[in-house]
Amino acid sequence: MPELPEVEVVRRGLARWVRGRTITSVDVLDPRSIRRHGLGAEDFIGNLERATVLDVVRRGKFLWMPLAMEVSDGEGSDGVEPSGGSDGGGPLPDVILPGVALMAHLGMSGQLLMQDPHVPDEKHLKVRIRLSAAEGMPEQLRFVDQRIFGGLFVTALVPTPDGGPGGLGETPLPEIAEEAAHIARDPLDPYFSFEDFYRKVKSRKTGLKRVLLDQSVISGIGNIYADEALWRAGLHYARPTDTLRRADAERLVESARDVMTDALAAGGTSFDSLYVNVNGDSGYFARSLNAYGRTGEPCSRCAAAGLVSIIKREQFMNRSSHTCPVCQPRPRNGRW
DNA sequence: AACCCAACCTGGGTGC
DNA sequence: TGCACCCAGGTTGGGT
Repeated sequence: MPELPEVEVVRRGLARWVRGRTITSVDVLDPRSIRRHGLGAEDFIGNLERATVLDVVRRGKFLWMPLAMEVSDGEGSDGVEPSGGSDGGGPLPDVILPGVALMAHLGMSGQLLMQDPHVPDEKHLKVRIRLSAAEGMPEQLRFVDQRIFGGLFVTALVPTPDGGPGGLGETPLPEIAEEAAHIARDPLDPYFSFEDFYRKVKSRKTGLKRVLLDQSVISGIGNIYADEALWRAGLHYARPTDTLRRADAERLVESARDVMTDALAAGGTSFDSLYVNVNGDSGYFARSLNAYGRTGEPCSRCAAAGLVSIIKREQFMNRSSHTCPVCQPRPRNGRW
C-alpha cells in the first residue's frame, strides 16, 4: 500500500507532468473523495479552476501542490501580490499567490494517474482534473480510489514550524500545507532530525512499532516498511521504547531510510494493481521484502548464517506484524 | 500519555 | 451460486 516510497514515486511522476500547468476544469465524480474539504465540491472546484500548479511537494505520505492563480483585471481577490510580480498594465496577467495547495492523500488504494482524454474512465475514478494543453503531455490528472480512504482537498499553506522547507519538492518553499504540519519529517527529508526522533522515542512508554507508525514521531512509515525496518535492525516490534539504546535507534532509522531508498529505486512495493505510478505501472520491490508477507518462509539472514528460522505473523495494534523469532527475539525475563 | 476502538470503504478470499 | 464473514490498512476522532 502507498507508504513513503510509493508516494515519492507518484510525486516525481506528477512533478514531471503538472508543474507550471493550469487547471482548466474539475469534475468531482464522488464527493466522498473530497470529504476532507469541508466546504463542499463547489468550493473545492472554485479553488482549483484557473489555478496554476507551482510544484508537487511531499512529507511522509502527504502530497500537495502549491497553487498560483492568474486573474484578469478587475477580478476581486484577497490573495497576496508576489514580490517582483507584474505591476499591471502589461500583457501578462496578474498572478496572485492564494496561499493554498491541493492536498492529496492516497490512503489505502488511492491513485493519481495522468491520462489522455480518450482513455475510458477507470471503474473507481473519483475526481478528474483537466489541465491546459501542453505538447506531448497528458491532459488529465485523475484521482482513482477503490476504498475511498484517501482523498483530495484544498488546504492553506502556513509557515513551516522549524523554518526549513515544508517538504521535499523540486523548488522547496518555506511553507507547509496546514493539514500536514502536525506530522514529523520523514527519514528521506534532508531536514530530518535524529535527535528529535530519539527524544520523542525515549519520552514515550510504549512498543517500538507503535512509534514507528506514529506519523508525529517519524513520518512516511506504514505497516510494510515498519516490519522491514525492524527486521533489518534486528529489533522486536514490542521492544519498550524507553529501553532503546541510542545505537539501536540510529540503526533503526538507518534501516528505515535504507529500505525505503531501495524500495524507491525499485519503483515501490506493489502486491496487486492497487498501487501504481502515474503511468499505471507497478513497482517491483515486493520481491525484495524480507519480513512483510513472508509468513512461513525462512528468514534470509538466518539462512545465510546456516540457521533455520521461519518468519511468523502475529497481531500487534490490530495489524499483522512479521518477525524472525531468531534474529528479532522477544524479551526474556523482561530483559532486552 | 497511552491505549483501544469505531468509522471511513471495496473486493478478494474462505467457509458453510 | 449465494450468503456471511474476515481481511487488508492510513488516518481521524472519541472514549477510557
